[in-house]
Amino acid sequence: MTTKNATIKDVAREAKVSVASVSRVLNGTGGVTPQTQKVVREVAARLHYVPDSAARSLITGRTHTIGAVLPDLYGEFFSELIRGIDLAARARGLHLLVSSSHDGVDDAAAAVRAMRGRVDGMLIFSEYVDAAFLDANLPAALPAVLLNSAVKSARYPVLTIDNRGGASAMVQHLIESGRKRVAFIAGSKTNFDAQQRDKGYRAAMAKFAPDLPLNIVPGDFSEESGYRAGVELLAQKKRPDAVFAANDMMAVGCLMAFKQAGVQVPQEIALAGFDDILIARYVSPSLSTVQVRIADLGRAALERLAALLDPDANTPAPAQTLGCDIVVRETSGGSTGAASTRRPRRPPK
Amino acid sequence: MTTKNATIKDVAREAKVSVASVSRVLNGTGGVTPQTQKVVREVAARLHYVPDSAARSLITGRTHTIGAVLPDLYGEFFSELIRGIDLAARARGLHLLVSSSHDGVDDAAAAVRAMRGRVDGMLIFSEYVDAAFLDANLPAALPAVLLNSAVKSARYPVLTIDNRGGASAMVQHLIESGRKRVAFIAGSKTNFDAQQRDKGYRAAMAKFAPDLPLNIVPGDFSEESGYRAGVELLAQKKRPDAVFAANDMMAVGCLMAFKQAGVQVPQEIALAGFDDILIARYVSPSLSTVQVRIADLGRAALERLAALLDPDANTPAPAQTLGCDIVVRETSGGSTGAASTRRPRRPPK
DNA sequence: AATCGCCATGAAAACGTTTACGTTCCGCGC
DNA sequence: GCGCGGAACGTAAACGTTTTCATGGCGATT
Repeated sequence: MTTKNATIKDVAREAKVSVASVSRVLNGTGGVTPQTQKVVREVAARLHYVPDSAARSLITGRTHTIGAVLPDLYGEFFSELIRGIDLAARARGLHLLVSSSHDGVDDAAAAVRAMRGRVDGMLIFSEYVDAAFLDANLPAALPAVLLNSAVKSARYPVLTIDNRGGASAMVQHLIESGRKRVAFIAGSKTNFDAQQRDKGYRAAMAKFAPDLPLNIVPGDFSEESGYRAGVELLAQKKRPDAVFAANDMMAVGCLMAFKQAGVQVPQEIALAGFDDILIARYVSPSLSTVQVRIADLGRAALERLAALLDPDANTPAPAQTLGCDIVVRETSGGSTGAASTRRPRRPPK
Repeated sequence: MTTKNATIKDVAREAKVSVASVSRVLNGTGGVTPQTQKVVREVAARLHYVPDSAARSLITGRTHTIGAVLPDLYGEFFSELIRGIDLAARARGLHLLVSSSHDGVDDAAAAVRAMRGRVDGMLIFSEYVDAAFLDANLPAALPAVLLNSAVKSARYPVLTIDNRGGASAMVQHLIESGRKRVAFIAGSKTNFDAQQRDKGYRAAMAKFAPDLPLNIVPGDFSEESGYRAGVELLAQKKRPDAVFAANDMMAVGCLMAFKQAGVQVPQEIALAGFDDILIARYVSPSLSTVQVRIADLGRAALERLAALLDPDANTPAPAQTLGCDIVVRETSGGSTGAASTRRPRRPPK
């Protein structure tokens, strides 16, 4: 074994054929005698020949790599998302170039631009993207799929979680289990998910409890903001008998506030969150929540992109909106200690 | 804007210079008149010229990309690790090609081989790697850094968490706070971290409680195995007054067993885990544990690799072993409800 | 028996860079 | 006034593939 890697020429020389034949054999393009194929394969294996991907990319214009631009996501979400993407990518023989943790438009723009020419397509998950951003930073010809974005673009497919339906279903569940005064702890104003969940709450209230007033207190997805919201809710003249937080961390914070005030959950006030993070199962009482299958979102996004990459392959385009499941645990359950129930929901349309 | 991307030739033509000059200007190699530079830069900007990375890689032999091969890691760990790596990589202008979620030697081998030629160096985190694996799958010339591996290799640097020291310090803490009979719930036999934590337990017991017997029950890092271990420990004739689990999930499972049996924590039995996962803070009583700074591990690994990549740059090689901190919470604390205390520890050597 | 056409194969161009080497030009020292 | 050196710049080779096109051989059809 020398220090230099074997090239296609070395293989051709050893196998006493031309480089063209070697290329044909290794790529499965037809037109080569079985016995020639055999010889070439043997020599290639003997020399540990691996095609140089740079040279190949140079001429084919394809990198077999897709880029994922992600924000500095919350841990569990992030890892599940990458996991789903990676799994689907590997199944298709695609490589995954990631760039995570940016806050700020410029940061995100730099990340997108840096991937130019290195990837065949992109998965973009960022609250900073809009139509202008994409026009400015994406090469016109580069396929891309947007995740959880408010952008409505004809050029780029957008995949979202059914935040609205999930939130709506949770409110419905709370009302149907006898709660009347359902309050909502909102998430960050600028966050797309937060906005959708807010809409879901409003829609469900309008539909299932049209004569009851809305009760929305602000939050920012942090545990602290949930705690503050809990305190605020307890101070209200007519306390709610159910609280729905726009994410689990706020629900946990709210729960702490209730515990500290000696308020019984779920006897006096029911509580529910959104995301089904791992903690939800372990706080006591355990937290009812809306489960989002994040890995599925990643997988679906990659498959959508793959469909864009080669339109020939009749890859069916997966659904644009991913459903959420309601997970009923102790904080909204009838009987404490009951096993959690999951209620599958299908996305609309 | 045409459909085709501008090449260096286009820039050269427009700027009325040769491609060589364009290359020189854009790469900062000297030998070009300031005014020529100005013209070239202007034209390049106007045409939105971006050098083709494939062509560049082909001739320079460098990709400015590093590959990370990771196992199907536990969520929080995984995301923190990638985050650390990504941050450090971006600071150095390196791209990050990830391949996660594999179980099995063949799977890992395929992942490593698939990156051949696409990366300048590799970060490998897999319990399947050993010297033979590396010889078989890694090109001889490719720099690589191993994470949390038992491999002792002269060719590849290995970075580890100070599992042993962390475990030892936790046992010391338990003993110093008055516990006598400290039991240990072990992790998977084949796992490197588990082995090291086991050694730490034994070492600390030998040092701080030499006349007390060891008490080790098996586990496999899962919550269920922690629960079973808890039940087993309660059934012992002489119950331990402290239990140290090799990771947090098992500690949580054990805590559930204790709660269910009506055993008071920490009054009757103290409890501690390892990892400081998010849940540790939220179970009640909150869990004392050993915190590992995973993002730092990722960062250090990348910096080590970067140092290998260009030995000229006097990048100081970071420490081989990353320290852990002891986090004292309620399950091992004196007073319930006290704020958590963190005790920084420096790694040995 | 001659021609046609197909099939396996080879030669060479092309992809977009970097870089070694040549060339030109200018200023300076003799 | 001549040569010399160095700076600025251009030419062309090289990187390792894929792919188009040409070529030769051979069997089948007339």
